[in-house]
Amino acid sequence: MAASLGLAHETSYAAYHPPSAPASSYFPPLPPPDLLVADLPPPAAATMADDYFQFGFDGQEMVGAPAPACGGYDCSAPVFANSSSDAAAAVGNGMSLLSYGVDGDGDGRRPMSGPPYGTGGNGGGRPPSSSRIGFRTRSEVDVLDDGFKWRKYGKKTVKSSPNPRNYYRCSAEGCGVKKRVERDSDDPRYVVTTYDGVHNHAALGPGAASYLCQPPPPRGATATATVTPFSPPRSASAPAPLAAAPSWSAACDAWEAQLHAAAAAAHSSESSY
DNA sequence: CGCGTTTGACCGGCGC
DNA sequence: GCGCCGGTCAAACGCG
Repeated sequence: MAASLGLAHETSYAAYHPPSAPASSYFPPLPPPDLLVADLPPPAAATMADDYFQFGFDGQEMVGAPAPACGGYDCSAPVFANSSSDAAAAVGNGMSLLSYGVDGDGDGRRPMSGPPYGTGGNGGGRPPSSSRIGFRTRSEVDVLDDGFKWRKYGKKTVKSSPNPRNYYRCSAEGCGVKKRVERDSDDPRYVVTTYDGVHNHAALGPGAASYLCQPPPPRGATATATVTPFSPPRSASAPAPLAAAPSWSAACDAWEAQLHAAAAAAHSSESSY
């Protein structure tokens, strides 16, 4: 796909270099690290907060926040957590998070930029009946090589954005996963990708590495490989200060267990596929 | 010729 | 009930 041509894109995965983990059926895999941009322009301070976005995923929170060490741009793998405190723990263990939010009621509403779900809170719509995850990537190309083969089946200009929205379906036989890709209406440098469904097969192409939980690289390695813990907003009752969070590997295990459980639950609820 | 993309039409849900 | 809107369909088209 286009991204594999080596054009610049700064995804949230920049900090994690996956060795050889199995492909996730839930997330797109990491783009090869050599495609990642090393020289990020310094962000305007004001854009830090603006870069927050909110996406949901069937009752769980998807968390992420700009990693300051990545220039304030998306520099972390999407991370799931059941609560903001889990998110904080993840952050405390070196996972840079992009934002956190939830669309548990599936109404598609979100406070920040990005597309609504389905036919969406703004214009109606239904609660997502399948797992759905969205994330934003700073990229010059619209379609990232995520290791799966997609067939485009529609393109639509939506009212909420001046940029057209493209619709793709997984080409694998019997796989009903869809994704929507559009440029962020607030910042066209960003591509908003929303995956809908769970792949029932392995990823294919060269991009099919996994970005399941990976340890943060040594600090100070390179500009893009340095992860600085980021503190998401926490409520007063939020427990566990970051410093008290469990070790990274423990958090990683828990995270992956959570991920797999969620994927299994989502998959079983989709047995009608 | 096969496969993928394009694009206008159509459909269904939601708000008014 | 009607109109708006997002999502999908499917025929036409382009490319290798």
